[in-house]
Amino acid sequence: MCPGTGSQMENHTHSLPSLSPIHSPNNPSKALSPSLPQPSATAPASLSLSSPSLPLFSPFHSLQTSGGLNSHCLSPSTPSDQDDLTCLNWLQQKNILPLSKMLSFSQFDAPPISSLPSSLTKPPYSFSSLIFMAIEDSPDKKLPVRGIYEWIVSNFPYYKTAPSGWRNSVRHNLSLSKSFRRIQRDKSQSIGKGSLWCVCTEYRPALLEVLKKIHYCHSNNSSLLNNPVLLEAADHGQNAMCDSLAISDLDSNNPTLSSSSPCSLIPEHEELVAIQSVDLTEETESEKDPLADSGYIEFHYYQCEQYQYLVLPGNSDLDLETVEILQLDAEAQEAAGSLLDLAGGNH
DNA sequence: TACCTGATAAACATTT
DNA sequence: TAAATGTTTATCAGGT
Repeated sequence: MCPGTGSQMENHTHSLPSLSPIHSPNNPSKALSPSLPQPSATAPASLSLSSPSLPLFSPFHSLQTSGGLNSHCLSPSTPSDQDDLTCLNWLQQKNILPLSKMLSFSQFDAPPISSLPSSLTKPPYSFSSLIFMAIEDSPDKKLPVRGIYEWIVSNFPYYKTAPSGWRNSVRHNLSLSKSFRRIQRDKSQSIGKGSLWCVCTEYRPALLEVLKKIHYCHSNNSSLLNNPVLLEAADHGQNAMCDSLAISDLDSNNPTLSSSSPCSLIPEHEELVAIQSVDLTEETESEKDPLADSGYIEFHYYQCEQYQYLVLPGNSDLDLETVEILQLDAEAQEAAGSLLDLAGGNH
C-alpha cells in the first residue's frame, strides 16, 4: 500500500516528506516572496470574520483539528524553512496575524449563498478527498469501507441518490491510491467484513494540498496569499495596526493598538487549535482523548474597527501556511459536521 | 497531440 | 450462497 512502509501494521515513525507538495507551482503561497509586489487598491475592503453570522465554512467558527496536523507545519524553523519563500515567521515572531488584512475567512471560504451547491449537486471533492475527510473525521482516524460510505452520504446528500457506482469508485480509490492504508482488523474483535482504512501519514500533506486547491478553485475571492496588504506587511516587517502588539499588551489595561488607533480590542472568540502531529500508530491513537495532552494552543482574535487580529501565544510555531492548513482541516471537520462535537471532547 | 489525473464500469477473487 | 469487500483492468473525460 504505502511505499517503504513494509507491512501494513508497522509503526509509522518516519519523518514526513518534504514540503514540496505544499509548494507546488500552483500554490498561491508562492506569492509570498520577499520581493513582493507593492500594495494596490485591490485589498478586500469589507470584512466580516466576527460577524454574528459566521459562514458555514468559516474555520474559525470552530477552528479545531482532530489531532492530525502535519508536524512539518509545526516544527521549529529550519534554515531551509527560512529560505523558503513561503516562510512567514515574521508573523509568529510578532505573534499577531492581522486577520482582516490577510485572512478574510468569511469571504474567503464561503461562496455566496446563491452559489452554494444544492444537495443534488455533485461535490467538488475527488473521491480521495472525500475518503480523506471521512477518515480524518473518525475518532480513531480509521474507518471501514462502510463507514466511509456512511460518512460521505451523511455529509454529501448528493450521494444518497447518486447511482451506486460511486461506492465502487470509493473502493477503487482505496485500493489504488497510495494515500490510504488498509489495516487488518483484530480478528478476535472483528465485527463485520473487511478492513479498516487509514490515511498514510506521508501522504497527508498532499491530500491537504488537494483540498487546498479545491478550496481555491471554489473560492470566488482571490487568495489571501496574494493580498497586497499582507505582502506589504511581510515585506516591510511591520504593520501599522499590529506592530509591537503582544499578548502582554492585551492583558494589560492598555489594549490600544497604537497611538494612532486608540480603539479598544474586544475579544471576539477564543478557540482551540490542535497543533500536535499525531502518529498514526494503531495502538495509541485509538484510545487517545483528542483534547488530552494534545498540544492544543489557545488563541484569540480581536476586532478593532475594520481590522481583526489573530493573537497567538509567544511560543507558537504557527506560520501562515499552518494557519491555512488549520483552516482546511477545519473545513473538513465542518464538512463532517463534527467540529463542535470534537471541540467539546465528546469522544 | 501527448500525457496525466480522476471518474466510472466491470470482472473477478476473497471474506464474512 | 449472497452480499460485502478488495483488486485489477479498461475506458473515457477534462485539464495541462
